Amino acid sequence: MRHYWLLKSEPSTFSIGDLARAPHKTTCWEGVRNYQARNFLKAMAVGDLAFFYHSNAAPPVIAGVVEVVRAAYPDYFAWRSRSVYFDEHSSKDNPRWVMVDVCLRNVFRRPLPLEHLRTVRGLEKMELLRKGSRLSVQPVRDREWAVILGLSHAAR
DNA sequence: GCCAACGTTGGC
DNA sequence: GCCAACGTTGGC
Repeated sequence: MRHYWLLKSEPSTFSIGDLARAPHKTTCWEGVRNYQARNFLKAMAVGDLAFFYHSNAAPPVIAGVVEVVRAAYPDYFAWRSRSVYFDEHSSKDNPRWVMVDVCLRNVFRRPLPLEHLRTVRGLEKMELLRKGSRLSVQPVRDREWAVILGLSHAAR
């Protein structure tokens, strides 16, 4: 049973274009420092798919689709004292944070703006659209996934 | 740049 | 365990 997710990234930090240029179009998804988001990372399985969302962008959009190619493992950036993701409370014996690896599957020719998604029937309960939602890793319901993929095809 | 929403910290 | 203060996220 495949599960669906949504991953947020600020394009000024790491965009879907950056992923397209990465070796093997694959990257580790480091830097998640929120427990709820971390627990969703832990729940991911190889083969799961996720939307790549550009947050803090103008406009914010769903930009494409990635596939989980490696399940959760320790986020070693937490151990690097000079990393912005350093966390003194995470040790190699007892890692606090995890990351997964994702591979680019699809870049939407027309990214789907948040503003548009808010008007789409079937997405009313989507976590991304909840007022005040800040979760950077979140589950997407099967139905929501299908609706959004349909939009991306219709936009071709 | 503003600010609402939310998570974390730390005094008590 | 409560909760005020503070820091961060992220849309607008």
